[in-house]
Amino acid sequence: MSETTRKGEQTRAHILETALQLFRERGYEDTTMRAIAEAAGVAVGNAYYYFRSKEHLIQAFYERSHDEHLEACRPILAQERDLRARLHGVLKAKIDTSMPYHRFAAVLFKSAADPKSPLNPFSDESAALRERVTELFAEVLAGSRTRVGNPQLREELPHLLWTYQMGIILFWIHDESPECGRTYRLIDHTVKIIVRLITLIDLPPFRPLLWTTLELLKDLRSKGRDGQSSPTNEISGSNE
Amino acid sequence: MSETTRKGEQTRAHILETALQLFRERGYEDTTMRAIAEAAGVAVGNAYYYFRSKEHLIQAFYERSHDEHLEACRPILAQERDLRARLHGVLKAKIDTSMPYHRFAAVLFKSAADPKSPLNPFSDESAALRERVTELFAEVLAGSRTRVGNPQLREELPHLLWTYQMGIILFWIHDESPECGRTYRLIDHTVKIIVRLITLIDLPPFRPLLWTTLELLKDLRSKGRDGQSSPTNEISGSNE
DNA sequence: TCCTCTAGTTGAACGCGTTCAAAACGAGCG
DNA sequence: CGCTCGTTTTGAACGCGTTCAACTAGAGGA
Repeated sequence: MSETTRKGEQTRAHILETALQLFRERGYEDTTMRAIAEAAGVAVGNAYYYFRSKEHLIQAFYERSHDEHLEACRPILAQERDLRARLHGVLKAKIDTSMPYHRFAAVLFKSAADPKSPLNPFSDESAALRERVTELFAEVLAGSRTRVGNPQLREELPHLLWTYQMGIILFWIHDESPECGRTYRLIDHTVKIIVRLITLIDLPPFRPLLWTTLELLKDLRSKGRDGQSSPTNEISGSNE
Repeated sequence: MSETTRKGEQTRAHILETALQLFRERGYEDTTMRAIAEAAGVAVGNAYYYFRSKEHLIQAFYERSHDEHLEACRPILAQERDLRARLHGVLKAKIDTSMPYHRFAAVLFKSAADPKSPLNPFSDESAALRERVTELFAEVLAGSRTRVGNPQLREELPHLLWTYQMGIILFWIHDESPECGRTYRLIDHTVKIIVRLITLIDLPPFRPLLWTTLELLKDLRSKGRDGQSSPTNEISGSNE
């Protein structure tokens, strides 16, 4: 099995390599499965033996992209102790490393919004990768000198930062400004706000807000069926 | 021209009607253009004479959906003066009226994230509708007794609320909880926060934050090429 | 009445992603 | 060497969205 598997792994890697190169060169839509197969020197059916669909090739790209991101983050995470600098460095690195794929990253998020797609970040197939990315943000927090007091918030923050990064990427995909300057400025600004929020939110005046918000998040993220059969009509001509 | 045009408009409407019905019944992906054409009693090519692509049928749906939303909002907007109740009513109405299309709404946002798609909310083809939706939120604000002091913020708020609604819809698409209870709870909670923010943000302690944020928004939304060649590295080991 | 010209309509044909029955390969065994 | 059985590979075929050259309908002018 070991020898056989090795051969298979080789073919698989070769097809993926060829596909990503073609994606970078011509974009996703203009790269056909036939072209990938031909360039890789295999039959179309063979590509489907290793990748369930054209979209699954992107899923593979997604994982490699995260690895590159981790690599690029390493120096900042090792040296820097300031939370703002850490978070900023990590997000900047994300955009920097993604830049060569700006053209074809579109598709990446196209299917990402489709609940039925395997690329959808909430799908089971993406769960493993999502976990890894969340871990990165956990490390951003853990390695900083800023301590998050509230344990519930501490637990929730990595997930929230993951969501934040998704938002930044979504913006970046639509960003046509020179060298995506707008995206970088958005990062500059929002990182400041977020770090300020993290340090302020646990202070007494904001406690009730934080508490109810954490409750909501807990409810929203519990995949298990319902949370509570809450009223949605309680609001109407309230504080008259 | 008038008579001829009438005939055309009739066919167009009939095709759209047929398509939307099939979408509701079988979902988007499982409804083929051939099936639409057959059900409408025309040739496939004829459908393409009126709608440039299958996706453009969704764009048409999008517009109709907004009309229904406006209709559903009317009573609340006419009677209610409390901002929180108005905003809550409008968002609840959006989900309520969209509910029959929950299954197929997925596709709606699938292509929405693709910059090249006509469905992308930032595309020129969507500009008219985006404008109309933004106007709705302008009315939500204008008709409430809450006055937004800062004129820049007042101008920006409808756009921000539009973005907010997009976020809610995105969540709703992925929401599989019974009767989408999670989405309604999310609305309940976030509306409260947003209204509180609107009233607090213009107070002295938050002024600098508001000002820089408004500057950023102005920059981000100016479609004209660049805004400023800002540094993105100013952050690093800052407040040591 | 017939001609003309535009709006409307047709359906075969194209290239795409994807499927699948069948073939080829290759390690282990007698 | 020949046989077996699971892994790997093949490519014709399917159904889809989309295109386009050709056709029809019908209003208006001569």
